[in-house]
Amino acid sequence: MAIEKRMDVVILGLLAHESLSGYEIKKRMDTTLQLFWRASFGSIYPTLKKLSVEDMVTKLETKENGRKKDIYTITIKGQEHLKRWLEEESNKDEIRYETLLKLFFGSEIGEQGTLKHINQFEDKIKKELPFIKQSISILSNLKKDEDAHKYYLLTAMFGKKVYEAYLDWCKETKRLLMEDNHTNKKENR
Amino acid sequence: MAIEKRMDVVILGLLAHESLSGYEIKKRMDTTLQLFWRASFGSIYPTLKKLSVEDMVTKLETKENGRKKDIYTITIKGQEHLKRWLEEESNKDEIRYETLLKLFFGSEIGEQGTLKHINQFEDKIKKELPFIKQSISILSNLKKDEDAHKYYLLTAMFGKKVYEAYLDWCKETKRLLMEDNHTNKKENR
DNA sequence: TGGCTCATGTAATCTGTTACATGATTCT
DNA sequence: AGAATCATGTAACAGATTACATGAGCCA
Repeated sequence: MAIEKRMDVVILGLLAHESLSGYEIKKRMDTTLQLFWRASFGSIYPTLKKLSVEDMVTKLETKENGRKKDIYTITIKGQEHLKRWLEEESNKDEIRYETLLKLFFGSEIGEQGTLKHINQFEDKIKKELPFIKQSISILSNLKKDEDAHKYYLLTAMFGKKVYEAYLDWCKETKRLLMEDNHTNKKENR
Repeated sequence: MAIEKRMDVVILGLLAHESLSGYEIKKRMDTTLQLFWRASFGSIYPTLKKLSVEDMVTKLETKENGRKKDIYTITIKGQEHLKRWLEEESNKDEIRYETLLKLFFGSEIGEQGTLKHINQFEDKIKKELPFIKQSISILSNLKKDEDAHKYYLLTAMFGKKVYEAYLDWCKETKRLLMEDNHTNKKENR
C-alpha cells in the first residue's frame, strides 16, 4: 500500500467529536475532510464493524422519524487508541499530483498541451478556493465556542495558503512558458 | 486502491527521455520524482515485464564492465500510449498529509502536542527546501540544452512555492496558537 | 409514480508494498 | 574480509475502490 488511509483513526477522530452513523462519516469525508482525506463506503462500514468488535466503539440502533440509523460512539479504549496514534510522529506525508507528473513529462506533448494542463489545474483551484475562504470565516467566528473548531481552522488555513501558492505558481509558470515561446520565435526568424 | 500510481505511464515517461534499467528507474523515483511520485521494486519490475509483453518497451541485456544490466527502451507503441495519457485531463490530484489529519484532531491532544507536530513538519520542510532550490539553479542553467529540463524546472518550482507556503503557514499557525494561549491565561486569572 | 436522498452492506478486483531470495561487483 | 551498492525478481499480504444489492422515506 502506498500510504494507508488509517480508516480506524480517522473514524475514531470524527467520533471523538460527536457520535455519528457510517453515512454521516462519509459525508464528513466528502466535505470537511475532503481537502486531504477521502474514503468510500466500502472502507467505512467494514472499519466500523472491526472497531465495534475491538470495543473501540459502541453501536446504537436508533430510529429518527421512522428512518433507522446506526449511531456509533467512541469508547474509552477507542479514545486511548486515537490518542496513541495522535502522539506518534507522522512521517507519511505525501502529495501525489497527476498534473505535476504530466508536467514533468511535458516535453513529450509540448507547450500547448502543457498549458492546457496548467489552465485546467488553475481553474479547479480557483473554483475551490472560495469554499475554503468561506470555511475560514465561519470557523473564525466559531472557534471561541468549541476548542475543536480552532483546529479545524488551522487545517483550513493550510488549504488557503497552499491553494494560493498553487495559483501563484500557475501565473509564474505560464509567464515563463510564454516568454520562452516568444524568444524562440525571435530566434527562428 | 486510493489513487493509482500509474506505473505504466511513469516508466514510459522516464524511458521517453532515455533508456534505463529497472534499477535506474527506481533511482529516478527516489531522487527526481521523489517529491510527488515514489515506487518500490515490487511494482517496477513486474510493470517492466508487462510493458515488454505489450510491446511498449524492448529489453536489451547488456554488460557494463562485467556487470549485467537489462536496459529498456520505449517503442513507438509505448510513445503513443504515453502521449494518449498525457493528453487526457487529470482529475486525480490529491494531497494526503497525515500531519494535517493529526492537526485536524488537535483538540484531542491539546496545544502542546499540536505544536510538536507543527515543529516536526517545519523541520522536515526546512531540511528539504535547500535541495529543491539547488535543483532549480541546476535546471535553470540546463534548460537551454534540452527541452525536457525546462519541464523538470517547472515541477521543481512548484515544489519550492509549495514548500515556502508550508513554512509560511507554520509560522502563522504557531503564532496563532501562542496568542490564544496567552489570551486564555489572562482570562483564567 | 418516479427519482432523489438516506442508509447499510459485501464480493470481486486491483494495485502496490513488504519481505524475502539471490548473486555479482566495488569500496575500504 | 566484510560491507555497501548494483541488479533482478517473486510471493504473501494488505488496503481500499468499484460495483452491485437492498430497502425505506421524501418530494414533485
